[in-house]
Amino acid sequence: MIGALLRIPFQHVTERVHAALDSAGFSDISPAHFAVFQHLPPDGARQSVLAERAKMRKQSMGYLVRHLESCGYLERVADPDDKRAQLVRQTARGREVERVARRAIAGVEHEWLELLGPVRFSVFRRTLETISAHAEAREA
Amino acid sequence: MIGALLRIPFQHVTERVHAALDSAGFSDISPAHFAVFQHLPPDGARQSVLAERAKMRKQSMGYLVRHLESCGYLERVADPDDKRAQLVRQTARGREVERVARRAIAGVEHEWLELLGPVRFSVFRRTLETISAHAEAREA
DNA sequence: ATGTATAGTCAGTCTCTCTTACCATCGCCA
DNA sequence: TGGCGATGGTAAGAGAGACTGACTATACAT
Repeated sequence: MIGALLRIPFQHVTERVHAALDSAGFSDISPAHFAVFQHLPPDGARQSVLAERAKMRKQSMGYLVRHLESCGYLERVADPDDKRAQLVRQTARGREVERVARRAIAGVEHEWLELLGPVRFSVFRRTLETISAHAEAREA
Repeated sequence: MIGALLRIPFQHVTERVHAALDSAGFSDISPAHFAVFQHLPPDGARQSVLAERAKMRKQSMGYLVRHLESCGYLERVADPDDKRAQLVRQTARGREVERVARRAIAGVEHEWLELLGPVRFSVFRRTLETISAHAEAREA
């Protein structure tokens, strides 16, 4: 079953990152918040754009951003181009979160590289890119 | 980011199956219920075993099973070996759900086969199996 | 100038998972 | 064989995280 075969590694990565954040002291961040960091460019973005990229309602994204802001990971600044809008940006603490998450992901990837060997690993990664692009294109 | 690369295809499969069930008239089944069908052998299983396999509490599995039972997809029969226990089994309607789900999955797999070609597809599948096994072993 | 679209919030609901507490039964072993 | 810890399942309640609908303020096009 291809569904479970995709789910197991995905959940594994999620849990590894979550555990790494937890041991680094960022215990107020849950997997749901990954959607925010994942779609947030370094120079910030509007909440509605984040919501669209994460395929959720702006209210739901607002709920996640509000939490991360209250914990000091994000800040909202007024958008100079549009008085209705705000830009969501990482704080220094938020960038630290990203560093820890990246390190955890790199750890998993390193394990898989050892497991598969470099050729099979890079083929796997490129295949995932192909399939992801196909899946995203099909929905649009 | 390997996390998103795994998430996108996984969610795609999930949504395709969900949509297929919905158009086949099984609109009272949500992705959360997939965990039940996924771990339910043809001859049935105990709720606690299902919960363990799905990595959730027995109360949560009970919540899902109760819903599927009330919709006529599952039935509970007394376990002859243990008066505390019940066996959860599919009804005819439940087996019909499985058929529809399998067909939807086969459709996605067929698309990916066309996209990748047979060799790359089967390498991809085997790599997923390797990684899944590794991830599951690491947790245990 | 006016109407429509967009950014964001507020309030309420629903689903799904968790925890704690409990009952009934099982199986072991002193 | 009688008690006792382990196990199968339920009950009740809490909380996270998603949704919808209604609202305000601003932007933009006609």
